[in-house]
Amino acid sequence: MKEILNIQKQLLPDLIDTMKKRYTILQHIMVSGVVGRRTLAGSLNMTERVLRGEVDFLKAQGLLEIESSGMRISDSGRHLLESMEPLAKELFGLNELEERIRLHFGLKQVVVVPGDSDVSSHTKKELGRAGAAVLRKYVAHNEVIAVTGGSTMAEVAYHLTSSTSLKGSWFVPARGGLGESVELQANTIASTMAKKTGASYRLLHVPDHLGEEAYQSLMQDATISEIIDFIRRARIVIHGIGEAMVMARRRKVDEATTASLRADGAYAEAFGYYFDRKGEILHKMPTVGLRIEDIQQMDRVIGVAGGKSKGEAIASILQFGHEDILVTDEAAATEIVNMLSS
Amino acid sequence: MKEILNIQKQLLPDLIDTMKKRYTILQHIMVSGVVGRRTLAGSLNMTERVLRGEVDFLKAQGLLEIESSGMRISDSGRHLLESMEPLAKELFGLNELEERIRLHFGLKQVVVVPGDSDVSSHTKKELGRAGAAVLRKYVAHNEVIAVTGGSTMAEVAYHLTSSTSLKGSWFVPARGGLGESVELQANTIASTMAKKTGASYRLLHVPDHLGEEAYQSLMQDATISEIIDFIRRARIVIHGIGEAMVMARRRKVDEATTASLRADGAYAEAFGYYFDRKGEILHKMPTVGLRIEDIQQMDRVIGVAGGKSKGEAIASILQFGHEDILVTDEAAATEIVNMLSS
DNA sequence: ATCGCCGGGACGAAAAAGGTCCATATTCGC
DNA sequence: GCGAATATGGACCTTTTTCGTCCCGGCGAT
Repeated sequence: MKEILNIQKQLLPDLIDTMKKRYTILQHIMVSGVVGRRTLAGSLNMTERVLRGEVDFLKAQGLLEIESSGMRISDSGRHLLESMEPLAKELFGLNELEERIRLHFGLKQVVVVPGDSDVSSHTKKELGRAGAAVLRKYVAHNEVIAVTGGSTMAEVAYHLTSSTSLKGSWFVPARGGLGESVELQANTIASTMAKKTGASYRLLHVPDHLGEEAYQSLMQDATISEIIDFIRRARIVIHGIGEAMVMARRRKVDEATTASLRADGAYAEAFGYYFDRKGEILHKMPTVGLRIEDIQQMDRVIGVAGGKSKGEAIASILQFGHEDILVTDEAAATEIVNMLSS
Repeated sequence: MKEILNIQKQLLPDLIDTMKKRYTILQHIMVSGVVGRRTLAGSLNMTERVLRGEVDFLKAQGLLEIESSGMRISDSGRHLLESMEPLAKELFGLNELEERIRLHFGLKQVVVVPGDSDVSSHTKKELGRAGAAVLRKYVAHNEVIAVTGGSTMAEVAYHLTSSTSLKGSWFVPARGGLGESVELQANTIASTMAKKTGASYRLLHVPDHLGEEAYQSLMQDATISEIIDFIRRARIVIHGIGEAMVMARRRKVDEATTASLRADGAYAEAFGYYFDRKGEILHKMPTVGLRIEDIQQMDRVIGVAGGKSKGEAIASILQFGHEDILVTDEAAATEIVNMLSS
């Protein structure tokens, strides 16, 4: 069954939505007994008109009966609801995950794709696709879009396609070099995204492993500070989320810092900051670009990450409290929800 | 799987169509390798614009890739097609039945609902619903609609609903009393249909079991002949189909006639006429109303019947050659198709 | 008798879908 | 190397559908 649903979700995503909508309506009518159009519209958060359309349809299908006193479910309708129960559970499963996470952390939107990115590369691709779709949805015209590095963001970049809504945009790295390998660096991702969408990009070339004073002088440089100002004009950022220790290792963070991170209980990493399980910042990578206060003042912070192993890290970033949209997968979402209830 | 599809069909009837359409497109692209929009539109019998909409959608879903040299299926697309194979078989099964019957008998439309009316009352209801939908589709405004009796037609009547397209219509019995029980008589059905839809009706009260001369004098009667003229104004008729012997028994046809019917190899009955397997008329019930030449000149003759046992009877009526639309069920359709190939 | 809620009709605004044509890029055959 | 053929993507207009909004008459409870 899940199989069929996944197929259909790919082949007709919006029909699944209307299926859910109609199921919800029918169920509401069943539990309400006899109910009027306006009342029902109110309790379902729909306008009267669209509900009316749906009701007309359900009536034509013989799933409900309409009398002058209101509408009532028919026998076929009741029968349909019964036989649909397992299907509905499946249908709303992910939705429920999304809603629980969204409400708990007060997010604008949560998108959960089925599967586990740790296990299946297909899920990771799905995650990228969903991330790309979300970005396309929330971006305004001719905006500056800050992006971070990482394999997930690379996947997002891969799934972006040329579209008018992104044509005039500027992709920029959220922060400078963070010790990633070239193909996963924010610079690379930003330029890939720009090329994929037909947008423009500007890069921030900051060498890794510089001393403190070298950084200070870099910051003084006119072209560097100009691009940093440009980056800070971004009102939207899309970023990956990593497990703190994994990231520290991958980025070859020095022994002492790694030990301190471990001691302090670092859970997560995002845009070069390390967070503990409560979402408090423990450490900041030595580079330039968006500061934490810039992130906090963003309109739309989009986090994209999945895989069961990243569940805790994602939860930690959500605790930080400045995310607006989360794109994740079923495994991570389940993990997060489990943490909430325990 | 079939279960799920049937559920979904109730909640979104065009889901199947859309799914089939997109599947077909994707499959065509796969077998074509790289193909252009116009070429594809041609071979799929779609307008370019509609195909373009679908292709844009499939691209957004990441199921195909578009290059300036044409479109090609993506890995996800290929994977989707593979995993859809059993589903597609299911999807197109009924359609194939419909098409084969439609083409063989040169009909306007064939509708096959899943199941077997002999076995499942739910299928019979489905048949009624489908019949009602077909009637609503083909009826013009303010028309005279001739109907026959029978349990299937009763089911159709039950599933008709009030709709503007039927408001001004007149329902009339195709022929007078045919010896059915009251609730299955054409008169009853016609009035039920009218009441259900908010249309009008006129009835033809002809007593059963009258002698020949009594009929002749009835025909002379002004009110009777007036209503018969009214009935003959019908350009659309919807009727059931019965097995000859079953109908003869139910209508208590006299011994001699029954024997003669059996001797002549009567297979089917419809609107009071009995047909042999080649669709030749063997016998005519003694009543008034539509004559066979009226039927032959109809614009839209809609036959509704299902159940494995009726397969042969339906085929016989189709041989008669004056049906335009057939509504049946899977069991009967399979039976008919088997007869064709043997 | 009145009030509140019911379904349903009507109508215009807005959005989506569809038909048609054209500009530009790429490929293939010569 | 070059032109013909075919590709996509953009643009524009018409048609159709959807949606918001308001109103009417009916019915039942108060």
